Amino acid sequence: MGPPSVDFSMDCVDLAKKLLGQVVCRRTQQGILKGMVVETEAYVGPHDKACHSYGGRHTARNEAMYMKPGTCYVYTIYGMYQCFNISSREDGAGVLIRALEPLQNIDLMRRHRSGYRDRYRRNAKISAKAEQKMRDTAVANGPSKLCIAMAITKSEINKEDILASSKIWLEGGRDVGEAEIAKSKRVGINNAGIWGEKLLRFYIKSSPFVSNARR
DNA sequence: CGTCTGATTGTCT
DNA sequence: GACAATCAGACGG
Repeated sequence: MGPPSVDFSMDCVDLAKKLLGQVVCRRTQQGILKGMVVETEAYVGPHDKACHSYGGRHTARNEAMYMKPGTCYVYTIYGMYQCFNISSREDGAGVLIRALEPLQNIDLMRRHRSGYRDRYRRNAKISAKAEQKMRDTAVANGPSKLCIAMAITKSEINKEDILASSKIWLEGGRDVGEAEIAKSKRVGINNAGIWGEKLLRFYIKSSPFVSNARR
């Protein structure tokens, strides 16, 4: 695909914006999955109350955010979901990938999603509306949905170097100009005071593949 | 559209 | 023991 990759020497906020338009690639036994980043959030470091490194905490969970820029940080949330981040230059900082536009092996992504549903939501009735969305924009339009779709798990991907891994890497997509980028508050941040108000969520305005965050 | 709720478990804010 | 960077369905307007 396009030019090599993102420059990981830039700071967290710039990285969050620069990752928009880049293509995340994931090699699995069944094939290579690809999706373009359309939504990110910056977690800028230990001074950021919403960040898992807040207060300088350096625990087993968030270790990846203290590793080399470009290290994958995957953590479990709400018991049943995972989220995927890439560490940035600053100690304890990273960019949460919140949504992808599926590009390659989309059917395999859908199979991952429905397999997960079978396991964790066996009793749920699946509406026709949801089925239809799974066919188009709702395959990877959320931080945990994209992990399921792309087979990004803590056990396989946490602490992988995205600049050197054969399991996960970035390819150049298209250049997203500042004018195309919308900003908002980060999603799901409740007890972080002023840090919950900052506009550290970035997404491609025109993309139908961004998450359904209401805000 | 909105607000609410159940599902599920690793982590320690 | 309480909470959490989520998700999808249910229900009310």
